[in-house]
Amino acid sequence: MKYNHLEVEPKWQKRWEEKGCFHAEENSQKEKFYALIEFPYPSGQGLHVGHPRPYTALDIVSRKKRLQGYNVLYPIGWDAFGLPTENYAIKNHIHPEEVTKKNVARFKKQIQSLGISFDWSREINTTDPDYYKWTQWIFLQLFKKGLAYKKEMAVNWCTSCKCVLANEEVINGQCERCGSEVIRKVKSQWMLKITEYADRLISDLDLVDYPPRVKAQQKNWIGKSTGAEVDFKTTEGDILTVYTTRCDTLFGATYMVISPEHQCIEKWQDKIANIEEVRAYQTEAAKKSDFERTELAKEKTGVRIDGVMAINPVNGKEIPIFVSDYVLVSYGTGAIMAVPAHDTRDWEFAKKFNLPIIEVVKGGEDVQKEAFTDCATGVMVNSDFITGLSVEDAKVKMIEWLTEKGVGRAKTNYKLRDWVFSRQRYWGEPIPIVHCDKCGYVPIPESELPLKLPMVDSYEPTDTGESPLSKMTDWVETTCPHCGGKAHRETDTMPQWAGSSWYFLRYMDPHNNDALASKEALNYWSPVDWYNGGMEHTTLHLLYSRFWHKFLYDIGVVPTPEPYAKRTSHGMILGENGEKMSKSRGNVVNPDEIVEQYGADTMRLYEMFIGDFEKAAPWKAESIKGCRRFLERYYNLQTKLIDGEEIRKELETSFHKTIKKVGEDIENIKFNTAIAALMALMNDIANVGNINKAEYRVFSILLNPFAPHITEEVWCEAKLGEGMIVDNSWPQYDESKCKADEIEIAVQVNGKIKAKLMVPAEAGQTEAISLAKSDGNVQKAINGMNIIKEIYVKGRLVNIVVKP
RNA sequence: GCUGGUGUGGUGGAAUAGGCAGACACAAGGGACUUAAAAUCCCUCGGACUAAUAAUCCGUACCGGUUCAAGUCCGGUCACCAGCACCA
Repeated sequence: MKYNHLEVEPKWQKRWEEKGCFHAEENSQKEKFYALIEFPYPSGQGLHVGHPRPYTALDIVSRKKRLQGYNVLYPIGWDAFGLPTENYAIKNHIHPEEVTKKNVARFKKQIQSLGISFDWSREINTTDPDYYKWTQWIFLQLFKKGLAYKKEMAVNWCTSCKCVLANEEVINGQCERCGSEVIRKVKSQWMLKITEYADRLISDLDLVDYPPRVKAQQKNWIGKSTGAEVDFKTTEGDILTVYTTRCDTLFGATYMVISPEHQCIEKWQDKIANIEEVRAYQTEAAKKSDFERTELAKEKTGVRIDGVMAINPVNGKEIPIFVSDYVLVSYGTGAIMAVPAHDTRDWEFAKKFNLPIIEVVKGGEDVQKEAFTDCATGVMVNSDFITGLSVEDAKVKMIEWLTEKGVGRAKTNYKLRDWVFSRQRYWGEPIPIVHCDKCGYVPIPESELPLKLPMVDSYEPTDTGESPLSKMTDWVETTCPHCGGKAHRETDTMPQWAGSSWYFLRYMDPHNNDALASKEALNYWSPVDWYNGGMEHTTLHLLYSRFWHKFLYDIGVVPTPEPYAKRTSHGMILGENGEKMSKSRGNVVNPDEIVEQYGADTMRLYEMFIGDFEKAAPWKAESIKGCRRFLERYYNLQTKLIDGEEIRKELETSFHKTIKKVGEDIENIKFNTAIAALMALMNDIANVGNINKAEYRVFSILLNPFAPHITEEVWCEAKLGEGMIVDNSWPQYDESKCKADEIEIAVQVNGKIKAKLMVPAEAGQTEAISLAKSDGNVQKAINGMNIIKEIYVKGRLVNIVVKP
């Protein structure tokens, strides 16, 4: 029998869609299950074999959950705004909307050829005005709550994209997308106050089931630290405030450092004796990008400010102030107190500038030779009223003292910055705000949403850095919704992250015109039960969408504080050479070819069998055959089909064991071993020589989530049961039948294997050991020795410990 | 440097919670079928010593430890991957 996937697969895909087999039910009494994959960006290159890995994985989960009686929502859509499309449009003089339409059509066709059980009736597209209406609506709510604000600030400017980038999008001083140099530029930007949610974004990680590495990365990114602010008086009579996590070391502060951008330099310019030198240093620092500053900072540089000194509040000592670029203006207060004895960076700097190093924490080596930074074991010395305390106690005491004297306070800081939300590009959601000279920034009325992206002739970014929209005077000039006077529209658009920050909510009720989703739908479907995505999105997308969701929770729109109950991450599929697949490396594999040659089922099976789902794995064209062979053996079982409505005794254990294993492995994202178990069961069946209807039925259902087309075909051809497999239910296993009556155990003497023998599965210690001792090899090994100990692990082994 | 992770045959990878290392595949070799090839089926397949699928020894990056028993636990070292990187 020949299996023709080219004919069979499209047939079933069509039938499923016609019958709406995978459409999530509305108003269902069933228990819900919401599975979510990161919706793709429809790029011009089409799908590569990496895309289907997560889709297939959650497809397996979804299909199994449906068979188990759940009302499953497994949707897909398109995250279609974004720069590559816009750049392509510019280059080829086609409207981005056209480009998007074309790319979506291609992606859709490719994905549908894989037989993923997406609910296509809920397909969404972030560039659809009916969709971005609600993206804009959320922005307006943020604005109304004061969480969206405009700020003049130095931004990351990509010289090639001519566009502002979020800190998160700058990799080693280069644009994440195009790799061009990123420089600093001062611009007025829309910002979102994600920092207001920093604490909850950390603490609510306790509510969700994410892999530890994902949680760790999120915490790391937010970078919470607790410490204190300390006010230093200066000889100018003003105050220089620093942030420190080590206020216990205040007695060891021998100098201060401010960042080159610190405002005090302007304030003190008339008093600074060496102002030229300081200015020159500032200029040097400004020339460097952030990347260079950190990169070149192997050797510390700086300039001492002559003419102004700071006064240490704990002992009244005058200490010098330096300007150095190892202090960042954007973190803490942009100024630090330097304690060279107990901070590595301060120590390096002190050595270079020959500054005093005073030990205030005892427990390390000579602080003149190396900084002692351990907080756990140290004891305070040379520190007046905190001498003798542990570091932790000293911190507490010091904060009390500072607070009492009014020269300091406890303070928490975060590395996380507010989210730069403006983009000076065309292909994004317009920001629904107008600026009126009289009223300032005014939101447009919600009734006017969506604010549609106007058609323009040219999407080229302007050299001034304004959005292409700024050239559209008709669109820009408008009236103020507040006073009716002349006003102009915001011409910046939103970043690509906007549409993807809430898309999972829209799937719950994708065609609603009155709300982003109905209350009923939100209450029924929230939260997402299982969200799978790439590690590359753990710090950006995941954090942004959790932030938006928390905001929506606060204003009563969504019912849960966290959007995703469970998150898993898939490993990348690498090229044959073990490198990341990319066009430039020429190692990209197109799934179309695999589907054509071997069929979607084989492709799915191979992608799941390739290795641990959470780890990267190299693609091996040679290995795919094994999966195809397995499916053919399954298909050809039809020629060995016999009657029988019950699983036969000789296959009972194999079947029950496999039902258990496959079910558990799917839940634990161990698809590779689930498939291995099915292959092993196939081998058991081959040994028996034939298969009966009951057995074939169970095998088909177990295999169905992995290889849905061929199993439906066999089900139908061999008349295994009613309707389609998708109308049936997942088989049950009987725990007592998962183990054979007799099992093989190993017999060791002193931990070395001497024999293997069959014993009753339920054998007790005495029985097993006496059986073990009856073995010839074992007898030889223990003969004439004293038995010290006898160990029996049920169903596993016997170990006899002997001594001469 | 910090955080998280990984290291097992020729290859991809298995191994419950400390209990038979190498499941399941791929490749390779041998055989059957065939005029032949492909496909299919059967056998072998970590290494050493072997006539042997007898026995023995070695073997999960490296060194040491705990244990009747270690890929798994503990201490140290090395390598690689990812993220962060002067965050006071």
